[in-house]
Amino acid sequence: MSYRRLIPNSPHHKIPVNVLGTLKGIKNQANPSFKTQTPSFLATNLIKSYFEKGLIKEARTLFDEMSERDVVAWTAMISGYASCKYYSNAWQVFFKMLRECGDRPNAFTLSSVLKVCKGMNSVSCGGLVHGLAVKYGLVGCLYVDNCLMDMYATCCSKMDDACAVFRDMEVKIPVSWTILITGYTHRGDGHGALRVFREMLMEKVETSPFSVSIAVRACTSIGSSTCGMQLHTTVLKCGFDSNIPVMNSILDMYCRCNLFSEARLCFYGMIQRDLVTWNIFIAGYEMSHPNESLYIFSQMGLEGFTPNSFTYSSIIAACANLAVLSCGQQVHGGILQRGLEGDLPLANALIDMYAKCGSIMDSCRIFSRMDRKDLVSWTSMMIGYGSHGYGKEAVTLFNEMVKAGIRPDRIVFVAVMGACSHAGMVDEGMSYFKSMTVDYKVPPSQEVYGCVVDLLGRSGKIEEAFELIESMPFKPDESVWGALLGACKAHGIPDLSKRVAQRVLESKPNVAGSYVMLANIFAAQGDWGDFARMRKLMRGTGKKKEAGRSWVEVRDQVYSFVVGDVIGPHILSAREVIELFGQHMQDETALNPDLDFLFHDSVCGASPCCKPNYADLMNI
DNA sequence: GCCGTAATCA
Repeated sequence: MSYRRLIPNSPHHKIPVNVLGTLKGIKNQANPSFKTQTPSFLATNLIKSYFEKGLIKEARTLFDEMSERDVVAWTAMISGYASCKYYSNAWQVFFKMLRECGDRPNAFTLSSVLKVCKGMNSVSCGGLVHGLAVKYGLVGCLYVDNCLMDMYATCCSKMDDACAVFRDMEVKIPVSWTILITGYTHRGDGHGALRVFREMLMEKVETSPFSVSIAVRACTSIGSSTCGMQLHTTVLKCGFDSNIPVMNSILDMYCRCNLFSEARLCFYGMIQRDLVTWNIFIAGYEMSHPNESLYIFSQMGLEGFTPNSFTYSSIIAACANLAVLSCGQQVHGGILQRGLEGDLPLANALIDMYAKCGSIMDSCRIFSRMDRKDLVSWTSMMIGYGSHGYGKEAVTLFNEMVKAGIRPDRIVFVAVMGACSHAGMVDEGMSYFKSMTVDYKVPPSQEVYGCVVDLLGRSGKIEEAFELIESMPFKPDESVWGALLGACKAHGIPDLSKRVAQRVLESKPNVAGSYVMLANIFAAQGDWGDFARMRKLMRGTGKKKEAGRSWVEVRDQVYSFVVGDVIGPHILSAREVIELFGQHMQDETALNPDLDFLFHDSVCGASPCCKPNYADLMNI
């Protein structure tokens, strides 16, 4: 047989161990049928071994050189390709098999092919295979049914079809239930997933660490800590609390539900933790308590864990939230040291961090050195430019992005329009607003409208902004009205302010901030009666506006303060900084005071400085 | 005899 040539002469490898084992085993048992073994049997064994070792071409050559191929050989080829994610090759083989193979596909074949359909995310191919399964009487076979369910649950989330298959199954095993629960969870239907899980418990089907942790994830996705806590007790009852991934999912649930004391109990109660445990804990604190996140990061190092890209992306975000440049630079040093600078999400996080820490040139440098950029990279850079007042640069970047063949989404438009707004580039901003619906067919959201109102408002086109809001295709929310109210306040337009005020109160009567802003507008007009009315209304809601907090970083320390703070050593530092700012502002504006700065935080034309040397940081 | 299913957390 010609394919036998491959075995002794192959330059790449020896005969796979298990084939040798099989041959040896047959010889040792003095199997009388050894000499009459079909070539297909040996070749199929070898095909499987080749795929397991990633020798895809060799498997194909061997298969092509086989003079006779039975259904098992064809199936081995299909499942081999599927295991390497070569789905289109697998599908081609299946199609060829239907034409050329004398045998019918069996249950093994169809379950492999269904996995291929799932991999291709093709419900039309899957439907075809379902038809064949019916034709050949293979529906009802456990593996085929499970694969059909999985294909429907994964491809386009056809959960109804997956449920129909599940309902008709005479025998359901725990795998069948897990497939269904996973399907619901992955399409974001946590309620559906939990319904099935509950049914599974009621039917006394055996649970596994897998099914439980998926159910926990379903709770997390719908933000139900009540269900999450019930599952925590289930985990303890089943003795799954020694399983790290299960406990990680519980920890993640507590963090995402903002139950930090429970999260701490869970974390410190874990006998064993892995890198994922630490990453979940760090990411959990990143948004609401970024300083705590940095502390946990330092503890993680002390316990001998090496951070990976997940760790760094949370830590970089924490530095960005705290706007602590020196810390961010040190973390960047760690990223370079571990050779993770090529990681796309990390590079994106660094762009954002440097921009938020005031070092836009570093954002630019990272952005320009990236080999690969995604939509997030471009958006982060545009947001950075916008917040620094570089409207023209943001516009240029947007055009470059489109030229690079990247399709803008709603968030990019918010970024570029926000940049235009901050830089006072009203016409450019408005042209993007038109272009997004006309040229790019991106429907505007509340956020987009808020952005346009802000754009018009900052340039004094208050009436136009008001008309735009009135013409919105959906009910404007408080962010849109808030943008207009801010503009009214800035430009001191009493009549319109009162009209807008009414709308704000109608749309969000329970937000203390709305009353405070309105009261201030009235105060600015000397309308003390309405001022008092607003303060009284606010007291009536029983809510208080959270004080706006500012912070400065001085000599490696972050100082936080509110208006009117008088006590504490940090106030002294804050005052020093404010005096410094005052001096800078005087120097900049002494000759040409620019009153536009009241409305735009534009710094166009100023050249950004900075540039820490990362080579030095490598040695930290 | 050789071929087949789900799979948790950042």
